[in-house]
Amino acid sequence: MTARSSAESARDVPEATVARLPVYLRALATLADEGTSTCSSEDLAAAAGVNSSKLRKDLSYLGSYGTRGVGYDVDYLRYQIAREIGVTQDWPVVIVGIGNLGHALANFSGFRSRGFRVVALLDADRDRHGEQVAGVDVRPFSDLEQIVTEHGVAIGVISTPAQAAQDVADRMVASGVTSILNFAPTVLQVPSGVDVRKVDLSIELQILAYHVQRKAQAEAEAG
Amino acid sequence: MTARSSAESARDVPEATVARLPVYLRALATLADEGTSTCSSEDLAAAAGVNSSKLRKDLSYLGSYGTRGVGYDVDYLRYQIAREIGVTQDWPVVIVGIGNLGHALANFSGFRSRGFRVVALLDADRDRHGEQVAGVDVRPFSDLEQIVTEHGVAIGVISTPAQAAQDVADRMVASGVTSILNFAPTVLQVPSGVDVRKVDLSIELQILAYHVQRKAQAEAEAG
DNA sequence: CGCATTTTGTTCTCGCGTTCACAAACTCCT
DNA sequence: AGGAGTTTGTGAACGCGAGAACAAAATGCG
Ligand SMILES: NC(=O)c1ccc[n+]([C@@H]2O[C@H](COP(=O)([O-])OP(=O)(O)OC[C@H]3O[C@@H](n4cnc5c(N)ncnc54)[C@H](O)[C@@H]3O)[C@@H](O)[C@H]2O)c1
Ligand SMILES: NC(=O)c1ccc[n+]([C@@H]2O[C@H](COP(=O)([O-])OP(=O)(O)OC[C@H]3O[C@@H](n4cnc5c(N)ncnc54)[C@H](O)[C@@H]3O)[C@@H](O)[C@H]2O)c1
Repeated sequence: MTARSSAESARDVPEATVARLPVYLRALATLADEGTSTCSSEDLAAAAGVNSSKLRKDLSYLGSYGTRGVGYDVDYLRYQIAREIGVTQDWPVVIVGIGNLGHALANFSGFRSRGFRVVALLDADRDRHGEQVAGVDVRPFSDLEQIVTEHGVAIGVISTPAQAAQDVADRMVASGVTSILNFAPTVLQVPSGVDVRKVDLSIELQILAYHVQRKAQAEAEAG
Repeated sequence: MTARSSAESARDVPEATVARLPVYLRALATLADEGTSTCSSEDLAAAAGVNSSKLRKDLSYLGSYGTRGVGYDVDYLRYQIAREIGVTQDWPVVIVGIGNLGHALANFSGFRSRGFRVVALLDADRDRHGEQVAGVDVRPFSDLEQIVTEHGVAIGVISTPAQAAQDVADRMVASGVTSILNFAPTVLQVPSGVDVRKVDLSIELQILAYHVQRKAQAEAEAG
């Protein structure tokens, strides 16, 4: 009998499911915008681009929020998923490295609407300091620790060149950041307990290129 | 006895392996830059952030390019992986939607160095036409088909708003594009045979948020 | 009220991917 | 040359996730 006090939602949601919950959330938002108030697992699965069986199993990890013979209430399910993910309130986020990509990220309006709030933009380049991007000042990288503690920032975004990324990550972790989204093409070393997710454009393109090549080869051999 | 003529590299590389090959390629490039000419699976695995056992198995799908008791020749392995992925020559790429993100992508120098070449930047907004980004003209979206056929473009990048993405994808497919990298937060419907990969910042952040919340809850319950 | 219909939640099976463990192969030293 | 030490490539075990299939629950109609 371990410390499992408030068993509102069953813990241990599989990682693959966690990765799909945001997709369901987005699909539900779209349905809601279209004026749909109820949907079946088939409808939602189609909107999310997954198999309906998989969708139902995913949702079953959160609880039993549908009605048999009827389907799911869009708003209710939306809230339940948002609560499970933890985006019923806004998360403060810092972005480090305000170059080409950093500017685009700072200007990205989808942040706010999806549960995140950019509290600071940091860059090592003095020439960038004082500039405003989307209403937020670009400040020195050395302000990191102060900002993180002040706002209770848990999530940091790295959009610096690759050679700076590890150092930025180290300082983020030292300041109290526990989750990092890394756009720099580098493998970050972080202590256990810190989460890193990476987005790498080149990798995505190379994966696509592999499949294009494979299809071309298959055709050549068949032809 | 099917049409398996040139069995240079064993086909049927698992998808999970394909997704890691670009990471190995990048790690090898870093090692080469540092002057390393030979490395063990342990070294390379550390640089790529994976288990050495997994690395060896991944490489074994491509062939037997190492030497027991010695390790891998960095340049040789690099070439073999590049060949398997198909990035020994450059792939022409078009980017559609030259807003905040599109500009950042167009300015991204990593494209060229990793096997890709931006042959066109397209946007529906007349005000953007004629602008040059990283030496490439922004042209009307209607030029898509001509450009795709002219350059033999197989890979397209979508960085338009979500509501335009499906239309852009449809036109890309109609023009002959077979692989799409989608930055718009939408599920694209494409015919079978067309590959879509998506990059969604909000989803990545929400996954991170889930884990932050989970850690916080675990601490609260334990404390 | 009972029955047909719809749709969820769950069980079961299968396949893929990860990891361990070890034999095979190579080098180096004596 | 032979043996000790390394390191690769792979066979086998295991665990997780995907998908099919079905029982349970709700609705609506006669
Ligand atoms: N631009 C893209 O579309 C794109 C795509 C994929 C990946 N990336 C990657 O994202 C990263 C950023 O790309 P970019 O095009 O914006 O580059 P950039 O050179 O335009 O911007 C990098 C910014 O980081 C700042 N910086 C450098 N070192 C720093 C440090 N130690 N601390 C804080 N700030 C620092 C620089 O002053 C600069 O403003 C790169 O690693 C790049 O490979 C970019
Ligand atoms: N900016 C970011 O960091 C970021 C991050 C994640 C996702 N995204 C997504 O990427 C997409 C682009 O974001 P953005 O900030 O660059 O938006 P943006 O509005 O700055 O740019 C969109 C561009 O697409 C063009 N466009 C619109 N409809 C078109 C059509 N039918 N054909 C061709 N071009 C068309 C517009 O003229 C505009 O130039 C959005 O879907 C956004 O949600 C952006």
